[in-house]
Amino acid sequence: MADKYDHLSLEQKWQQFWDESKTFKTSDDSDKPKYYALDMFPYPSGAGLHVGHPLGYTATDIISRKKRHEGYEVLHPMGWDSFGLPAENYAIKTQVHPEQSTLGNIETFKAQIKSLGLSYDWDREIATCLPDYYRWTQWFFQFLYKNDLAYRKKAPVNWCDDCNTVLANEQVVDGKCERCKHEVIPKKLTQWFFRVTDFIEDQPEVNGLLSGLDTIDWPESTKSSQKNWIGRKTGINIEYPIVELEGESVTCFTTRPDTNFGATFVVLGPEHPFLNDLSRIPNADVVEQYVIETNKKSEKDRTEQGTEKTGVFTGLHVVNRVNGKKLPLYVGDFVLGHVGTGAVVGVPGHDLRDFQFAQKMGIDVIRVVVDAEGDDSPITREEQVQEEKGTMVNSEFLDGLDIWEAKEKITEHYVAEGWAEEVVNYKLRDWLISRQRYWGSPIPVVYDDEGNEYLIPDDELPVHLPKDVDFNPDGESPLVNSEEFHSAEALKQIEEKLKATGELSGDRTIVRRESDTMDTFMCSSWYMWRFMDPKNTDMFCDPDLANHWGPIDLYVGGAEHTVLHLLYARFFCKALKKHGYINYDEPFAKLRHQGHILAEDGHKMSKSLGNVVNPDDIVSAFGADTLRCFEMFLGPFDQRKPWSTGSVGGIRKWLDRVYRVYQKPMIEREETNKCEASMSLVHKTIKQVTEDIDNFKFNTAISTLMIFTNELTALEEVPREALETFALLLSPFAPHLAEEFWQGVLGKEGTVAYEPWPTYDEKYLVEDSVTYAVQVNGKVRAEFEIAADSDKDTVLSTAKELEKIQQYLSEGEIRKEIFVPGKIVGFVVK
RNA sequence: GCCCGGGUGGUGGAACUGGUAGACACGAGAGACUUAAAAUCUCUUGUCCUAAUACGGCGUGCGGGUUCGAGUCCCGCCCCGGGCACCA
Repeated sequence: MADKYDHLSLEQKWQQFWDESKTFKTSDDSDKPKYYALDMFPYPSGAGLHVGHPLGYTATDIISRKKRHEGYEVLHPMGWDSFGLPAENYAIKTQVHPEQSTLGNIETFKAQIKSLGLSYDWDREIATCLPDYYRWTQWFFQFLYKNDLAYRKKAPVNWCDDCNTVLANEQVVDGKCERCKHEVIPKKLTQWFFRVTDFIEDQPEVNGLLSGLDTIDWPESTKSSQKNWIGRKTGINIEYPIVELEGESVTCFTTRPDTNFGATFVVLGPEHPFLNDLSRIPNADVVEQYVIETNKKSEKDRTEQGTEKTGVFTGLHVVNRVNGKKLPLYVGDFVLGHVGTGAVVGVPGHDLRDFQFAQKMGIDVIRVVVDAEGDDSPITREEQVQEEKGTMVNSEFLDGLDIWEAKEKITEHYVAEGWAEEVVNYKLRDWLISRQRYWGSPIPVVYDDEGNEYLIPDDELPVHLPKDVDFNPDGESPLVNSEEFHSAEALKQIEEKLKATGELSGDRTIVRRESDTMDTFMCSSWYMWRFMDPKNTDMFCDPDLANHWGPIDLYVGGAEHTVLHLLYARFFCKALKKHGYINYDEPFAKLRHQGHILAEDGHKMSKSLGNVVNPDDIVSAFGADTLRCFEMFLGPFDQRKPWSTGSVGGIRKWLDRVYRVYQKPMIEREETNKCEASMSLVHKTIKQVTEDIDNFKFNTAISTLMIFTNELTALEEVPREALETFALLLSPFAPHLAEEFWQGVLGKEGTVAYEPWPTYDEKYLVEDSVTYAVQVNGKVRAEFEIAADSDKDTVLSTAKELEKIQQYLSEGEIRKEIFVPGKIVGFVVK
């Protein structure tokens, strides 16, 4: 080993060694138990790696390396989520083809990631923008289509005028495009959807998206976000017959039927199907005008809290069957077409929105609930609108009941009379996957002269993304104008094949391809299976391998994917399970998120603030081992924490001290009886570090290693056993140094990566003597040391004899004695 | 408003199922080595009182409570981060 710790040459040497000897190549048919540790694969942006990436990657690397030491066959791959808008936007700006910039970015990312000494099996590298990958993305589309989980529908969708594409609901944040922050506008378009909603509830053999959450080890916050997003609500659909129109009715969803005696109006959302035929509506003119006005508004404009209620009277009435009361029927844009039934029963006394609407329209307000404070006066102010608790009044057979009892009773009544049915509603809607953009996988579908859709035959896949396109967006997919893409020859060939199989009847012709591309979240919904079998040319992944490696034992990535990627990937997994491809219905058994690393000033790192730290600079100045340890030592893994360049130096100083420990004279094994005392420390360290890694407490694992280092630094000569153990414990955190010590100092051959993880022996953990704290009336007044095996009586009497304790005891009488073995002796004196 | 997290020295953070709060670092201060600096090593470092590193008091967002004993448990608040939200 060199005299000086030169991280540059040392790390380069070992990275080359790992590469050349394929140290981390994973075998599919090993006898060892399997462990699959996966990072959320990065989007290779032009900006390169930032310090947030190594945080997650180091954590999975530490776990992977420890699992190898523990005898597991570890699958630990890396790849590139390389389709997506930024490359395309870059192309629009610079006219550099997305393929060129993306492949270049991948090279940069790969070199940066490799410099961190992460133990990936690079033979399994994948990139979603390459045809041998997206061929299977297209297969998944067809798989879902064949199983009625993909469909085409004309529907109001979210359109971003800046990105020139539709967006999934999940990509709309506060009514704005998640990416460019432009306001999203509604557009009615025919688009492709996946039936994510099919899997909300359990199916035979497949746990639903809701109950499945109870079977996996995920952060509570993430589970709760998914539950919120799915938004399951139970309530009833009440039918209100229309007085003026025989046989017609309006159905309203409500979670609060208990207040129904207080209903004074009903409101239809402007998109309600009843409004399609205006001829039946007395006030058709105003209604039509109102609907037209509404269509000009974005959903954000309509739904922003505090927006003044608007609406128009239809001239019709409905009847509330519990009391025979006639209720006026309105149209109002605070009622949304896609929520519940798109129609709402108005109970202004006990719903704030309904109250505001009633005030505006001059509709009666009836009190049907009195809360604990007993205010039973007429409701005239917003503060009086009691929504949450109370006792029923003015409600006939419900009077006197608590609202929860009333809810139950009236539901039974409604259902028994056949006026309503109990229903479950969800916020989650099907996933819109069409995108009018270029840099994504084409949708493998063609259309005939009548507009009917056909899957492209298997042997025609992949549908290659054409190169001859104009990226400049004009509202249609750039693929529309590609000659290469729409070659008549290719379409003819597909037509013949479809006719041969009988799918296409003889008198039809295939006239065009689907020219939208798929949402890039499609690519990342199944990549974890491709890593299990990356070179397979017959299938997306061999089912035996999918069952061997899956589910993923550990998945690590940012918390920003709580609803998008993580929900879609679960949907794919459930579809595969249902249709017999795999034998598990949750893809990620254990999930952890890394906390955001903020800039030193506590702000977000951003180019505009000029506070971005580039990991490359840290690697070249201090070394990858230092960066790895530093990021792990910063604080709890999942918490946000600020960067601190000063502390990076502190970590490097620690590793320098470690290096010096390995330069001290070594006591060989046969002499180790000389150092029995240090064995206790060795074994305590093993226990602590092992448990801390398992619990994702990397910061305390490192402080334990620091304590160990401090102890060894104090020794003149260091026992070989301590150095061997330390090298192993260090290897997940600082693998380059560990390899160097293993060969260069300890004289071993080959890599340390597969050496057995050290185990601790309980007998060394037992101390000969322990320190007791003595409390009098709960306050610590003294401490003393005593043999660890002393019994309770001995410890108590020793404590009582302490001079300081005698003082306190003499102040009164001992009422109680407390004894916590090995820790505390307490006296209660009065 | 509802649902999840979180709040501990100058700073990042430790603290097992209620048992000596502040581990381990950073920063700061003092000293050793050195012609000097860097590097390294040693010591000090929650706060108040104090000559004292004596005896004490106070201290884990705030206010109560349970307990011999509370950062940890219970009740009521405040603040920060994230998710959902005119959701019927």
